[in-house]
Amino acid sequence: MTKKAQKPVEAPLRAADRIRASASELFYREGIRAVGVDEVVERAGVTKPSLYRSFASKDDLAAAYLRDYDLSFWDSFERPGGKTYGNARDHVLAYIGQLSPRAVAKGYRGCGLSNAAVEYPSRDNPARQVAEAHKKVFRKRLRELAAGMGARQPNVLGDALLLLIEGVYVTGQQSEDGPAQSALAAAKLLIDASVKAG
Amino acid sequence: MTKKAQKPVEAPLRAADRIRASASELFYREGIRAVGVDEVVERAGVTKPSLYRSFASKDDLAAAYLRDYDLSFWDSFERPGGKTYGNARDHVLAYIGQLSPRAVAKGYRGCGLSNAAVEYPSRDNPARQVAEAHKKVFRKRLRELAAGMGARQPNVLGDALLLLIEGVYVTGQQSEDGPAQSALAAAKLLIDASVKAG
DNA sequence: GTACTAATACGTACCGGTCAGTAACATTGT
DNA sequence: ACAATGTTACTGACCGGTACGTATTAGTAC
Repeated sequence: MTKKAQKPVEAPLRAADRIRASASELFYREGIRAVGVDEVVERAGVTKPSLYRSFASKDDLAAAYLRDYDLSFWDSFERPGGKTYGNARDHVLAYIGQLSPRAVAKGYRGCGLSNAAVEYPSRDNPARQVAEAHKKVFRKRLRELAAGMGARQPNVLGDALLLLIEGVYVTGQQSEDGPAQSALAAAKLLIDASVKAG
Repeated sequence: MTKKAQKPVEAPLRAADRIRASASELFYREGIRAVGVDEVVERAGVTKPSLYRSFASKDDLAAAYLRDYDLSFWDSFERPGGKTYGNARDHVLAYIGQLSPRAVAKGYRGCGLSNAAVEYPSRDNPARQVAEAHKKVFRKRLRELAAGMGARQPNVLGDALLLLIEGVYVTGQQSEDGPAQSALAAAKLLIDASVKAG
């Protein structure tokens, strides 16, 4: 038994990774501006110089957090509930179907990317740039799925679904039992009205 | 001509009012956390002690800003484009119709109340409390209007419209020419699908 | 009107704390 | 040895908030 074989089993967990994990949790739950770098490193069990060896600045760390968020978002969006969907309508409805109950639950904090864009209105902020890029791709993907549903105006349906989903993100963190509970019904209404012959 | 007659004509503009105006502009444009009290008083042309004579804390000032915002919101929501509407469908569509082009324009910053709820996730924050209370009333109002349209499920339609509108607020500040441009078409689709006999 | 008083409205200067970020050096494991 | 991390201590800027002095004004007595 060599040592090398054990390495992937017991992760050494580098400081940079611990910081990423700590930052992700804190930035998401409390917001980026609300969390200081001291809090991040304390929770990560590392020290501040370690942070600045891996990240140029807090803004840079925030951007890294959002890039991680983007990755895990696409995981959950493309395989909602762990399943894959060939049918575009089923796919979108499955995503909204698993999102909606989470959004009306207690500690829900919405979309980290949308939240970051609210926190940083200035276009040249690195974190915001990640958020903007993500949202552009998300919009494109939803329009694509809308086309796959056979919508008469796929761009309108795609945008409508995006507005609905963003509405779920933001209202979900405003109150429990909020309007997000109607998101699935609203999406069905929207899709069926867009696909039907008119 | 007595002095008393001139007083209401030429407003002296008290420090507290100048601070409210300054805070409203800065908090809305840049976010509450991003703006320091020094910046608020500097722009107001007053000094810091004047702020703390009228407001107990920055949080208190932020809450006052949101109360002002709430008031002007209802002005614009109940009389979209300066007109009053007897018909609920026309009313809601008129609001979205004037909101949508603003939301796809350059410096749009969404809803100050929703933004504040994103900035302050903690429930006991005074600013967030104003935002939460507002959103509760807004939801109720939209459900009421949905009922006025004769929707089969007025609560679902009201919630759906709220999700749509909140989606406009948040995506409008993520990019120009974003999905908010499809909001009016989406709302019509939603309303018609909800009202039709099924 | 004038003179004194009292309250109101405001400014100057400062406080302690926290923020992001860094320099210099010690320690560890491979 | 060397690469990654910890330790300690520090910086300068900025944060929200305040103690205290000063000007302006209103009211009142004469």
